[in-house]
Parts: sequence; C-alpha cells; structure tokens
Amino acid sequence: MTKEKILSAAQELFEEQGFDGTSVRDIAAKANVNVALINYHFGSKDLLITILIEEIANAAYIKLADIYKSNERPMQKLFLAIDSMVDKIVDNKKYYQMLHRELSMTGRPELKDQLIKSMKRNRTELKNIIEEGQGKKVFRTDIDMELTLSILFGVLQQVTGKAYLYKDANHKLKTRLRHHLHDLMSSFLSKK
Amino acid sequence: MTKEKILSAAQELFEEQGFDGTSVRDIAAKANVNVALINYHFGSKDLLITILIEEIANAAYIKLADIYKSNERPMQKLFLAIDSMVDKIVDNKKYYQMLHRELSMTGRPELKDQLIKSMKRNRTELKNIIEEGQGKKVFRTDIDMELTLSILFGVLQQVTGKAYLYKDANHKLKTRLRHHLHDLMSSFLSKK
Amino acid sequence: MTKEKILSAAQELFEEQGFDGTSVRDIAAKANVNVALINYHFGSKDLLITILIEEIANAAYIKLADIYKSNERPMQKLFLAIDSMVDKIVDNKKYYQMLHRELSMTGRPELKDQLIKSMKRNRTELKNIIEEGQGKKVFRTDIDMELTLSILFGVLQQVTGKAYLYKDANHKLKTRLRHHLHDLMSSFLSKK
Amino acid sequence: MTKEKILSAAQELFEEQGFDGTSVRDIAAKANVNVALINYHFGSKDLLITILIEEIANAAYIKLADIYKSNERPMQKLFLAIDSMVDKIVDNKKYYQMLHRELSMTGRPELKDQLIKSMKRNRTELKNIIEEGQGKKVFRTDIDMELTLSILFGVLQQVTGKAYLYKDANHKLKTRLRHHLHDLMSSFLSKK
DNA sequence: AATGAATGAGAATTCATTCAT
DNA sequence: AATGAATGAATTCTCATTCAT
Repeated sequence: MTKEKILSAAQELFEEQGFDGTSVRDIAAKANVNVALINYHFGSKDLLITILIEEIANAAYIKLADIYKSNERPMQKLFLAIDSMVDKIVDNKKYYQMLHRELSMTGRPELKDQLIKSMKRNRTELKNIIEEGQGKKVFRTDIDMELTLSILFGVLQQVTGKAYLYKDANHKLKTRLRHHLHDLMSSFLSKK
Repeated sequence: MTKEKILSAAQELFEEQGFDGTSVRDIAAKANVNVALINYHFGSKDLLITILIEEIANAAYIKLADIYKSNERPMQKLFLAIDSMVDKIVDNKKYYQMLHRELSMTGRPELKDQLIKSMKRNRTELKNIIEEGQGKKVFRTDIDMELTLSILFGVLQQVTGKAYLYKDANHKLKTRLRHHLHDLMSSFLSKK
Repeated sequence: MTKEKILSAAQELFEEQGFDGTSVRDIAAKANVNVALINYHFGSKDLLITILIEEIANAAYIKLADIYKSNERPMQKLFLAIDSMVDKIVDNKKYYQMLHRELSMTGRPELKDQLIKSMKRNRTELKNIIEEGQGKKVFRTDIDMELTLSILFGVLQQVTGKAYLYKDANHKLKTRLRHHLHDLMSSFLSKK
Repeated sequence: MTKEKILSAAQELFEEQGFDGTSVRDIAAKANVNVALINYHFGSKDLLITILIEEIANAAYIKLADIYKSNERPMQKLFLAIDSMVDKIVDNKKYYQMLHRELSMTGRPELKDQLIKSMKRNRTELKNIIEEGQGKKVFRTDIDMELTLSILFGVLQQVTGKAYLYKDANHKLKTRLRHHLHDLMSSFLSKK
C-alpha cells in the first residue's frame, strides 16, 4: 500500500519535473507518507527510479517477443508490432518522455545503462521481425537497419515529446499512428 | 571575456548534465571564474540558461525557406531540405539534444514557447515544400501531413539523442542519413 | 537466546567501531534479529552498553589479591602479578581497548564511575605488593608510586591499543611482555 | 579568523565528545558560525579533523628530530627527548587523549593511517636516539626495542587518559614525570 | 569587474525509537 | 517474544545567492 503510493507519486513527479527536479521530500509529500519511508522501502532515490523504469519497460518487451514468435506473415507481424508499440506509448506518453529525458543526461551511468539495455532489447525484437521478413524475401534487404528502426522509434518519440503538435484524444491518435506507420513501413520495406 | 567563458562552460555542462544536474559551482569551476560572478553577470542560474537557449533557438532555424523558393523540382527540393537538416543537426547534435531535453521539462514556460515557435517555423517550411509537390501531382495526397513531418524530425531526433547507436564519424553519418531519408521519403511520397 | 545474540553482536561491533560508530541496525543485522527487539529487550542503546560494560568491568578484576596474600618473596609476587595481568589483557585485547576508549569519553558518567572503581581496585592490589616489598627493604622507596603503577598499566595499554605494532601471536606476545616487564620492573625497583 | 574559530571549537569538542559524538552543527554553534562554513572552509568533517591532527603531530616530531641531531651524549639526548615529550603531552592532554581514542576505532581508515604514520615517526626518532646510545656502548642492547618505546608512550598515555589519577597542576605533573621517566629509563637502559 | 567569505534553505540519508499486530 | 512498518529528529553536505571589500 505505502510502497504503491510512493511509486505512483514518484512516477507522476518524475514525469513532470524530471528526476533531478524532484526531491524525496516532494515525493513523500505527494504520497502523504513520512520522508524516511522512501529510503526504508526502496533504499535510495536512485533505486526508486530503477524499479519504476524496469516495470513498464518489461511489459513492452514481452509483447514484442510474443509477436515475433507468432505464426503470422512478416508484414502482419510488423503491423502487430507497430500496433503494440503505439498502444503502449500513447497510453504512457509522459512516462516515455521521462525515459527519453533521463536518457539524454550523463549522470547516473548505471541508470542509463539499464535504460539503454531495455531500449536495445525492444529494438532487437523489432529487428528480428524485419530480418525474418527479409529472409522470407518479403522485405527489401538494401536498407540501413539501424536507421529503419529509428523511423518507428523516432515518430513515436515525436508524438510523446511534442504533445503540443498532437492534441488528439488518445484513441484517435492511436488510429492515426497505426495507419500512418503501416503505410510508411510497407511503402518502405515492400519490394518494388 | 568572462561572460563568454561562463556561457560556453555553462553550455557544455548543460548539454552533458542537464540544467538541474549542473551546479553554479560546476560552471564557475569549468569557466575558471569566481562563483559569485555568475550571479553578478547573469542575475541567476535561470536567466543564464534563458540566454543560452535563446541563442540556440535562433541558430536552430534551418534555412528551408530558400530551398522552398528555388526552382528545383519537388522531389529535388525535398532532398535538398533533407540534406540541409541533416547537416545542421549532425553538426550540432548536443545542441539539439539539450533543446529537446529542456523542451520536455515543465519549468520556464516563456522559454518553451519560444522554442516551440522556432520549431514550428521549420516544420512549416517543410510542409510548404511537400504541399507544393502535392499540388504538382508529384506527391501522394492521402497522407497525414503532421505525422509525415514527424518522420524526418523523429529520425533526426533519434540520431541526436541515441548517440550510443550511431557512433559513426559525422561525415559518414550524414551520408547514411541522406541516403536513408531520401529513400524513405521518396518511397513514401511517390505515387504508386 | 536472542538477548545473548544481541549482546555478543553488540560487543563485537562496539569493540571494532566504538559506541557512536555502531548503529542499532548494525547490531540487529549482525545478530540476525529484528531492529525493534533491541529496544524491546534492553530499553535503549545506552542501556545496552551499560550492561555490556558492567560485564567487562567485573571480569576485569584480576585476581591480584590472591597473589598478594601468598607466601612468595616480593619480587616473585610482583612477577606473578605481572604474569597474571599480561595473560588477562593479551587474551582480551579488544575488550580492554573498548574499555579504555569508552573511559575516555564524556558521556554516561555513572558507567565511567563504575569502570574507574574497578580499575582502581586493581591498582591498589598492585600497590600493596610493591609496598610490602618496600617494607621488607627489597624494593627502593624513593619512587613515585602512582607513576610506577602506570608503567605496567601503560605498557599493557600500549599493547592492547596499538595492535599494528604488536602483531605476534598471543602466546609469543605474552612471553615477550613477561620478560620485558620482569626485566624493567626489577631494574627499576631493585636497590642499587 | 573564522577558520581558526572553527578549528578551535572543533578541537575542544572532539576532545570532549569524540569525533563521531560531535556533529558539524555542534561545531558551528560553538564557533558561532554558519554550519555551511565548515564545509566551505574545510571540505568535510573528515578533512577538518585531518588538519587538526596534522598540526600538533608535526610540531612534536620536529622537536624530537632536532634532539636526535644534536651533539649531546646519549643519556642526555634521551632525557631531553623525554622532557620534550612530557611538555608536549601534558600541555595537550585532552588532545592526545582524543588521538588515542580515534586510533582505537576501525572506521575512517585514511584518518587512522595518518595517525599511525605520525605516531610511528615519533617512535622512530626515539628509537634512533636509543640505538645511537647502544652503538656507543652506553645503553644495553639486550632489550625488546618496541616494548621499550612503549614504556615511555605507555606511561604518558596513562597520564593523559587517566586524568582522575593525576590531578596535579601541569607544571608539577611535568616535574614528577620527568624525574620518574629519567630514573626509570636510566635504570633500565644503563649497563649493569 | 572581481573576489572570497558568508548565508540560510534544502538536499538525501540515517538515526534510535515506537507502533500496531 | 517478535515483526515490519512507521516516525520525526538529526545527520553531513550542497545549493543558489548575497555580502563587504
């Protein structure tokens, strides 16, 4: 109970004010608990955000891995992966914005390592899906794989970070994104 | 002299460690000046970053208008615009990273407004180029314009922010990016 | 059972890190018991060390009285006393070190009083032995008695406290000490 | 001015309450300065005591080295060394008591190393004097050198640490100590 | 313009202790 | 007898800022 109160207070504050900009006192106040309890339950402010990050990052990864392992055809797999990412990210816009922000700092290298690791894991799953499509002669092979992955992650990052450009309700935004990314990726990857 | 030393020290540190993560003492140490001078010259730490970011914001304007006004064919204009953006952003990766980071924080709203304005200016120029191509029946019209712009800005943001994925020397990275984005956008925008 | 576990954990830690340097949590962790149990069983950290030191103080009473009452000749009595002290102290180096340390603090005056009392008891026994030797015209009388006692206690305290100087195995150290102190005291107390 | 106020406040408090027992707040209050000034001037509490220790330890060492280099006869040199140590230690009883106390802790190993180093330096100088006397056939050679040094340091430590036994005025105590130690060491070291 | 000292608030964390169960 | 959570004060230290010179 208390732990959850702290976690959700911390998440909200980190999303709004960043990690450095949020004090342990802030979190305690928002969660309506004693300051010392944060260290009691989580050991340190650093460990608190570590836990917070691990939680969502894991869920996203598991979904992509499942899709890769499914029996769909390549393009269908790619579309499913896109849909899954769109959902996750639109539903947790602020959270992902925070991740990107913290990722662009130099301090706390262990934290960054953790973030990069979980991010690369997702990129790898997506790469697997595309490479499988290439192996099955469905997708082009004359592409820059790393930059291709960055198309998807880049568009989604734009949507999370530049909220003032995308003010649609979430469900509408998801539809727009799905259509757009399906169209974009099939245009790009389909053999001419 | 001292002011410039402070500004460039601050800029480097903000780029690396973020605003909250950088202390006035850090800046003073890096600039090799007395701590008190920062407040003396700039009033406060907040005003310091304000000045710094205004500078960046001005530099951030990519000369897309000239390209738009040129006599090239639509696809050629788009490619030139891409090349121009790639150059500017790869050469100033850290600049843009910091810009995106500060843009994702809540504080200093006036500053953010200015940043957003200059960012929208660039998006508008690019949009003009694409719409012209659509008018000339060269580009597809059944696209989501805002999300189409986000392809370019998104890929570029990925490259600036996820440096650990893109460790090429700058000139090599530029070539990769140009090819990739030309390919991508022509695949996407060309009529079938 | 739990009480003893706590006591012996506390003792080890106080010996190594001092009273202030040891936290109640340290003790609980070392004793493998819940933190709250320390207060539950002993009331407070202060009372814990009180109990601990009372134990030590009682053990500290070296059976010098027996030697004094024996029928040996004066020099022999003195040598026996030395041997007894050497054994006791070398075997409990860390005990005595802690005792001296706590004795040199200002807090807990009642505790200190008790420690001083037990210390003086030992000094008195030793003094009796020497004075008897003086009465029997075997020892010099032109000495400063208090400082003479401090020779023995001082050398022994050096050995307990400056462990980095005396790294011999205990039995070897005892031999060295006995020889040294016999030699020293007989040189000093024998009539010229 | 402020630095000295802090240093002397810290010294007094460390002497009375030990290092762990004294808080930075205590020091600031006693010195009547702002808490932050302690870190501003000395970097940390640890560095503060480091400086404090270095100061007196050095003075003592220099005196002994001078005596060793002088042209006096061996016994005379030893007596001068004794007198010098007696003066230094009686005048700074509480200070030396603090040194011994901190030396008997395990924490802060760098601090301990520093203390041990400066202590060993003094022991070495004294050893030089005695060995020179042995070389000149004035002192016995069949002694345990390390324990011999511990006679002097031990007696002096007793005097500093067991204040309740030695309540003489300082000048009287010095006289007692000089006579006693001259007598003791010449009895012990003179060839029979 | 520049300096070094000083300030007071706030940072994260640890402390001994107490509470309800 | 024992537990785990909770408390509130205290810990050291760092912060941006201001002061007198």
